[in-house]
Amino acid sequence: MTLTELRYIVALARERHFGRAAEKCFVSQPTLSVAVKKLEDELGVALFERGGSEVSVTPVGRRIVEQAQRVLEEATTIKHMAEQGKDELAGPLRFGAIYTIGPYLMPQLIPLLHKRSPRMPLLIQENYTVRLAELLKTGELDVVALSLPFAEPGIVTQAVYDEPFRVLMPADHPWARKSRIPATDLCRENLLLLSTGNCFREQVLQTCAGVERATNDSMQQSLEGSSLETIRQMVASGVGITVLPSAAAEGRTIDTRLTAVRPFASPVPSRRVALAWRRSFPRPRAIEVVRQAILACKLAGVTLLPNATSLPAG
Amino acid sequence: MTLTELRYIVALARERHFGRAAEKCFVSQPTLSVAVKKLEDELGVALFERGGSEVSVTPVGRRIVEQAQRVLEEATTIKHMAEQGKDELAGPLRFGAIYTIGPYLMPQLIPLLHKRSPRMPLLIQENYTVRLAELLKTGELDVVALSLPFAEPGIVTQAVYDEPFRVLMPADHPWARKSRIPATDLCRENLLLLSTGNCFREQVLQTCAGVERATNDSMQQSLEGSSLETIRQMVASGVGITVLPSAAAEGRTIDTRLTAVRPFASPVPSRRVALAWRRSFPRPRAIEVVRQAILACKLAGVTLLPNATSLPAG
DNA sequence: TAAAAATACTCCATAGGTATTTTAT
DNA sequence: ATAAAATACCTATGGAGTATTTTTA
Repeated sequence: MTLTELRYIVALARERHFGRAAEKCFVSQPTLSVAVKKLEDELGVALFERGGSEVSVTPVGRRIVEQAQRVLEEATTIKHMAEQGKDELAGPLRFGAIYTIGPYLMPQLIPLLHKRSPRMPLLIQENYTVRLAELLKTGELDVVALSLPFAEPGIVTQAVYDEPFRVLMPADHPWARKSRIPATDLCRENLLLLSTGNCFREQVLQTCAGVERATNDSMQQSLEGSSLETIRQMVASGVGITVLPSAAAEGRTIDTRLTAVRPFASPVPSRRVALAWRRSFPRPRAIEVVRQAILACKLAGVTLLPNATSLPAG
Repeated sequence: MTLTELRYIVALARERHFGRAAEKCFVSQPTLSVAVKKLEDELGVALFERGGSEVSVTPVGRRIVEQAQRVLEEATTIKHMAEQGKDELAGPLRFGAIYTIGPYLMPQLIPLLHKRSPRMPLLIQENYTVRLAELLKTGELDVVALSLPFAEPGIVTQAVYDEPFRVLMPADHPWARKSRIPATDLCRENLLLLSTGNCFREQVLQTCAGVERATNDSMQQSLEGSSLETIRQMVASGVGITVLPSAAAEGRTIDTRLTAVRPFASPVPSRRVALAWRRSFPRPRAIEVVRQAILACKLAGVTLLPNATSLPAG
C-alpha cells in the first residue's frame, strides 16, 4: 500500500472515470489503472466496479476510500507540522544557567529576547554546573550559560564574555578607602563563600587565596544553597567580606550605603562565561540569537567576546 | 513521504538507535539511515538529533512521529476493512424482484438464505422490470429476479426456472369442470389483468390471446398498481377469470372453496424466470448462493434449470 | 580504540510513460 | 464505431543491499 495509491483511489472515487482521475493526479491513465489494480490485488478485494463506461465504487471500496482520505489528511498534517517546525526561531528554547549568572543575566535577557525573537519563549532553569551538564546531555535542556572551563563529550561551548571579580565589603570596612584590592589580601579576611557545588566558590578560592585556604576554619562557610544575594545581605550586616562577579556586584543599588564594591588590583581575577549546547542540537540559529542577545545585555564590568568561536568541549 | 519512511521514524523514535531500529524494520542500517535522512530533507526539518552514541528525538520530531503513528494506524485499518470485505458472502446483498415473483419467492428465499449464508442479509425491493433495470445499472441493486427476455448492456442473466401459467377462475365457473384449459378459449372470457408496466401482463396477452385483444373494451382493465393478490380476490368474488404464474396460483390455500386453478392445455404457456446482475458485479459467489437457494425453494409447478449458464444480456 | 552512523556503489523492483489491444456500448 | 480501460513493453527513479569511511566518545 502506498500513499500514492491511496491518492489514486480517492481521485478515482471522486471522478468515477480512470482518465479524468489520472489527469487530476497528473499521471497517465495506464499508470493510475495499474496502480489501482495493484492495490486491489494487495487488499484482495475489488474497490471499484468497472462497467463499460461506468465506474462505480463497491461498498467495501467506499469505506476504504473514506479511510484513505483520513490517512492522507493525517499525512498532510505531518507536512504542516514540519512547516511550523522549520523555523528554528519558533518553539520554546530550554535555557539553563548557573546560580551566579542566572539572577543577573535573565532579567535583561528575557525581555530582550522576547523582543528580538517573540516566537521563541525561554524555559529557564537555574542549577549547578554538574546538574546542568546532565540535563544538557539528556536533552532536557538546549542551551546552558555557565563558566569555563567546561568539558563534556558531545558538548560545544562558545565564550560570550569575560567577567572580572569584585570585592564586596561593609561600607565601613577599612578597605573601603582603597581603590583596588590585591587578591592576596583576601586570605586575612573573613571571606563569605557560596556552598560547595557552586563553581564560583572554587574559582574564588583558587584565584584569591589558594585551595589550602579552604580548610582554614576561620573562613566562614555559608549555608548550603544560599545565594549570592544572601551573602550580600550578610556582608551588609558586617559579618565579613566576599567576592562577586562584576555583574552581581554592581547593577544593584539596593544598599550602597551599607556595602562598598572595590575592584581587584592587577592581575584582576575573572571568569569566562560561555554558552554550551549539544554539538548535534539542530537549532544553531536559535543559539546564535541567544548569544547576540546576551552580548547586547548591559552587564556591568564585563568584556564582550563577540567574535569567539564555538569549541568542542571535551 | 512514504508509509515505509513513517514506519522507520516510528521505529527509530522507539529504539533511539539506528541499528536496532533497522533490525525491527527488517532492513539494513544504511537503508534506514538514508530513508530517515531523505524524509528529514523532504520535510526540511530535523526529526532526530544524532549525538555520537545517543539518538534523541527533537520536539518537532516527537510530534511528527506521533502523527506518523496515527497515519500508520489509519492505514492498517484499511487492511482490516479489506479483510472483512474479502468474504463475498459477508455484507448485504441488494436484491430486487418483479411484482409477480417477489411475493411468492421471498417468503421462502429469505429464511433459506439466512440459514445458508447468515452474514449476507438481503435488502429487498419489488418493482417493475424497467425500474429494476435502472436500479441495477446505477448500482443501487445487486441482483434482480425477473422474467426473460431481458436485454440490457452490461447486464448478464442466468435462467433459474421455467414457470407455467395457470388459469384461476371462480369455483362455480363452468371451466372448473375441465381439467385443462386451451389458451385460445381465454379471449371469450372476462380476463382480469395487471396494470400496464407489469411484464406478466404482456406475456399473458401475447401468449393467450394476441396483442390486438388488448384493445377490446370488453376485457377488464385492472387498476394501476394492483397486485396479483388483488386480482385473486376479484376472481374469488366472481368478477372474471385470470392467468397466474404457477407459484402464485398454487401454494396459497386461502380460498380453495371460492376459486379453482386449472392448468393450460398443451402448448402450456409459461415464463422463464432469471437472475440478472451487472457483468462487473464483484461478488459472483454471492449470486451463486442466491441462485442455489432459489433452486432449493419449493415453488409449485416450476421446472428448475440448475445447469443454466449465465448469458450476457443485451 | 570501538561503536555507530554516514557515505559510496551496485542492483533490482517498480512507478511511470507510450503505444496498442481489448472491451463495451 | 467510439470511448474507455486494460495490456504490453520500455525506461528510469529510487529503495535496499554490501562494503567502506567517517565520526565521536
